[in-house]
Amino acid sequence: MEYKFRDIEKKWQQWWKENNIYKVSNESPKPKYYVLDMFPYPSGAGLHVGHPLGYIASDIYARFKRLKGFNVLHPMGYDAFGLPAEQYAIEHGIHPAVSTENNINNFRKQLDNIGFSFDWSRELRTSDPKYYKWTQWIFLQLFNSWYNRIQNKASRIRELISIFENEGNIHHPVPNSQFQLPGILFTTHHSLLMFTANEWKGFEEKTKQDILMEYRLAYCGYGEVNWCEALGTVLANDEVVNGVSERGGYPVVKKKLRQWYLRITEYADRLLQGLQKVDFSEAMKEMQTNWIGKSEGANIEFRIQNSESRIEVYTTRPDTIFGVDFMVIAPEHELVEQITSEEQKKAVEEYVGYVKSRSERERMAEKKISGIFTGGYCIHPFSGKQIPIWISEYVLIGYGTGAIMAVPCGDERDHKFAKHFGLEITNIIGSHYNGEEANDTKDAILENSDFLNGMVMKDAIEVVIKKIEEQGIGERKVNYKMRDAAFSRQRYWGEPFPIIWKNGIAYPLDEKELPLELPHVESYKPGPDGEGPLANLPEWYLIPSPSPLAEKGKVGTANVPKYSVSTPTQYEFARTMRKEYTEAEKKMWELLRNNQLGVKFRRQHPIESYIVDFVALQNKLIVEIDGGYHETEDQKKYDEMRTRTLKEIGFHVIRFSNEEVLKNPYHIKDKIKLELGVPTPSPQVERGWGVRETNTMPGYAGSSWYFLRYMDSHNDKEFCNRKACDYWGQVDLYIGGTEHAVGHLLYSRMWTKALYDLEYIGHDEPYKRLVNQGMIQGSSRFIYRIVLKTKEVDETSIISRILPPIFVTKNISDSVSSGDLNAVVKLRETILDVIDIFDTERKIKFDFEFDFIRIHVDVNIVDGVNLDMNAFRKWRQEYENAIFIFGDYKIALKDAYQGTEEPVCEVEIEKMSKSKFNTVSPYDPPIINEKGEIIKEEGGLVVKYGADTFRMYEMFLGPVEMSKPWDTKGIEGVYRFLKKFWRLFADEEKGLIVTDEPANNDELKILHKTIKKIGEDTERFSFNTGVSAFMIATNELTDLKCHKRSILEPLLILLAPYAPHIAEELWHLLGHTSSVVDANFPKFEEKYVKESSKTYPVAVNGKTRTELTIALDATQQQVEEIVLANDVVKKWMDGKPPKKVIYVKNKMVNVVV
RNA sequence: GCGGGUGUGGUGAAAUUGGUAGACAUACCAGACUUAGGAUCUGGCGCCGCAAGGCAUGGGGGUUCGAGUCCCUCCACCCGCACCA
Repeated sequence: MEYKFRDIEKKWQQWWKENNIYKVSNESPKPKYYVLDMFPYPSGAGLHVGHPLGYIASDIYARFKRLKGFNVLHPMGYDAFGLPAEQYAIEHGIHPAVSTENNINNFRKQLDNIGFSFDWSRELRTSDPKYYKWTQWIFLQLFNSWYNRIQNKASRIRELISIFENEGNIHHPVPNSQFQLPGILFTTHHSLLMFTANEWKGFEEKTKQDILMEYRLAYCGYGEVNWCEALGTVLANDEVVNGVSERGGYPVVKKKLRQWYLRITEYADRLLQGLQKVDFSEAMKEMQTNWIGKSEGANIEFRIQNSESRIEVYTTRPDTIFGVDFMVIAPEHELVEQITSEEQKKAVEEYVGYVKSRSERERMAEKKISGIFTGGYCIHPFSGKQIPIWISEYVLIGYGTGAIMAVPCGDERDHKFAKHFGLEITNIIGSHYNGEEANDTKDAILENSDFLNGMVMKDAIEVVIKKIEEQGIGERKVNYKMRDAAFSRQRYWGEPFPIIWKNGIAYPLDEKELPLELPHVESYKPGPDGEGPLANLPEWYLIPSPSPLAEKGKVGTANVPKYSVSTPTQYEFARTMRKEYTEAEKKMWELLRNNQLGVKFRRQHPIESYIVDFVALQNKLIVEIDGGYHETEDQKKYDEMRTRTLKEIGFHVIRFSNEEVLKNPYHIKDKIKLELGVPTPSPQVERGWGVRETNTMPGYAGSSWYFLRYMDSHNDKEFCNRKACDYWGQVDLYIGGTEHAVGHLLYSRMWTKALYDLEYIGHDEPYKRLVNQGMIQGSSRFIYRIVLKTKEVDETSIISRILPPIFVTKNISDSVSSGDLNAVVKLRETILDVIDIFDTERKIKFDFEFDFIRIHVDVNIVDGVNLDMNAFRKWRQEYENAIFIFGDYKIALKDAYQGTEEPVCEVEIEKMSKSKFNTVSPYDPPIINEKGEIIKEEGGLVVKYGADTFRMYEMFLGPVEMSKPWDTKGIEGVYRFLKKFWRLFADEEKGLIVTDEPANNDELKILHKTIKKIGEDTERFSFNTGVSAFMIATNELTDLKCHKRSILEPLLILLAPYAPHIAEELWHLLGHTSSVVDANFPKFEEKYVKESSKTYPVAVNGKTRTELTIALDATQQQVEEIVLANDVVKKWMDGKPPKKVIYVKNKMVNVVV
């Protein structure tokens, strides 16, 4: 009876499936245990050996827990929305839904062959409308919620409205103004809007909604993105290199776009506190803590000289207030323009332009100090000193207030800045500052600090904060480095937002209208002005009005109202008017022409009986400039009438005065943008109809709550039934890569807390224990191709026609490239030999030069470092007749090489990726054509060695948490082990050889030692040492020729989580009829492993010199006697008396002389 | 620049609490059984040395009877990033 792994594995995989062995019920008397893997993005490249690492670990653990008597939930699904599918669609025209489906099917086939215990009946896909219905639903819950800072939890927005109606916002000020919607309410960056109950009641609906938006947990605001005009898309930071796009090298600029955000900052403190009650690695907790970046300090206002404006800075060190030598504000700071003096204007503008062209990544990595003086000054609040104001890219607009007070003696960056620009450095810390580098101590006694002189810095912090609060020039402030999470993407393949815009107000869809399905598109090209592809679908995003259905979000056919056409005379008149410009009109036209706002404007255009100044016909927006004469009563009346008429035919009119346009054209532009709803090129605002949000949600939307859906994945009434959720509760064990340390893990923790606050679930931390698996890197192989060149172009082409491709090994290429003359001559001669073979007609009769190209060789046709030449020739058509020159300039021709030596490939560790040909696949499904014929046999490690060997080898490779390069070599060892294990049970000739003889002490000792070891190692995720323990036990039992059931059966159960197929087979051979996963984990009994003595290492002066076996219950005195009497010990003591004998029971003995 | 991680034989690694460094494998070497070996089994295998012994856990320093493990410092590599005041 042989170990036929392939038959065994297929048989039991089938049996498990047919008997629903891994189906889990939501009701059980057993304690629950929830084991979760970070679900995969189903990429087109399929599964490589890196993917299953975490899944195998979690599968072993899940099976282990099941054996230990738990009801184990171990589900799997797909994170199926994402950019690659969309990119693929753009390139190949295949709908993301189709390619995603294909990829999922492929993944599933690959996963199934590894023998996981997933409960596939609970499978989910984030791109499935049945799933994202609830993603949208949760979004709406967040949209309809705000964070009550007094109760420290989220609550419903309707509560907030009633609070406003009763008391205004006196107790609940606007939470943060970082991403406010531009508008009249917020005139300066940090001013807080306060209103009374009566004022609230008097606000227009739009104003009310704008205010509520400032509170919602999911809200709309404006944020900067990397905008690439040429590609028409938004780029991620790492797609921008040196200010240009990585693809194509087009210029990239910062651009403000309307974006959705999640107000995760409101949860900063709870996300921090929550870390104390979860079992994450310290490194992980530290990363999250640093990301949240809580700091305590103060906001302080500095008055600008000759102005009413103030600059507000945030500092963690208010105690250094008298060390302020200059101010630095972010280049994007709104006061830049105002502060800048006439002389500095040009330089400042240049610098701001330079910063705008730089990605955040570059600004971050920049070591060079840069900045520019604005020419403006502010006044020190205590000393009255004049402080120069600079701008520099090292100050970020998004953190704190976007401005800092620079204290060069105490802050390294400020110090470098001051040195670089030759600025004054005031020393307030005496000898703690050496003039060379800043010192950020808090222990110095303050000098040059007025009322703080003589005080220790730590203590001065409080004193200063009190003082600034008394004087009303600042306040204590807790700050977080974490910012609100951008929650919209200008893409197609994601969840649509269940939002309809109307009059600039975001209206949520009704729950009953979910899911709002992603419409089919023909083109995946970006929409106008940085919008996603959905903005190309007016029939989808336009919702006709005044149908009451509009607000409820029912989609209708686009029904664009026509306006009446003007007469030819009016066109003629308009044409003449176009020739004349006022200053203001000229300025405005500069702003609007050439689609600058993503919208085509016309100037002096006839509409009905009027000629309007500027109009965007598509968007039905009219912009008018009013000259001085508009002040008269008659004119005003006329203007009103005109506006009313235009409105009646569906146009929206905004008016600006001449002065407004001339004074602040950019402000005007923003206003127009707002009306246009930029980036939505929405024909929306104030036009009486609604428009759908055309952004989609980001990749992390679906993954922020999927762990809840698994508990009740087919529920179409609720996102998750409360009872199911209360039963399963937290994920007990979560496994995945560190790359999600601060993204996914923080977002999903926030969603969980929000759902908890809103009382949908009963726990507020999603994961109890987190284990991070390391990355498996690829080991790439290279060979060098020779490129022969001649001076005559057509002769070069003869070479390529006559000669097959020639390859050499790295050592040859290296010695030739390094100019080793001998090698050059050798290679030349060898090539001439080759030419002689193929060029019998002597067509090539000239001198040639050669070059080398390094190419990746598929690792799967390389044995270790030795290239399989025949496999290589089959690998690619063009290499069919490839020639190799290697070793001592041996030539290997196709079918003619007799030697045993093989070419040696170069090795390099790289990221595992298809394009580097260094991927190793666990299982490649067979390729079958339409007729059902197999074109290519199934392949991969599972086919070659079996799933059990593969699983155990992945675990044996090293600690799960550690990154390591993949190397298939060692897999033989694990395969040998399994065969050896099999031979304990069965013999090739005799079949099953298990006996019912009673076990002896030696055998019982081996068994129980192993039970203990496997139990402990599995529990602490040390699977590599676990596998080693199995090997040791198997080796020892083989040596003892033990084939006893009482030993082997428990051992088999121990092995079942690691190698489920072989365990199931042997389990059934032993006569069982139910699955081995339902067996009980064997009980460890101390008595079988108890020892009465131990062999101690005995050291003299810390150096081990001998070993002595001493009874475990020996006293210190007995030990000393035995040890000191030993000859070896005596020898090393060299006749000196012992100073001390250190005896640690069960460890060692050390004699000190 | 900031944050996190890693560094031990030819290779993957082990050493769980400061207590025999290198378990278990792999590669390699020698051998057995074989028509054969990609089967199986036995022995060897950190480095230097004939040996006695010495040296060894990225480098240097420290604490300790004793350090891969703790502390300081430097170096190299990998991962992440939003220059975090």
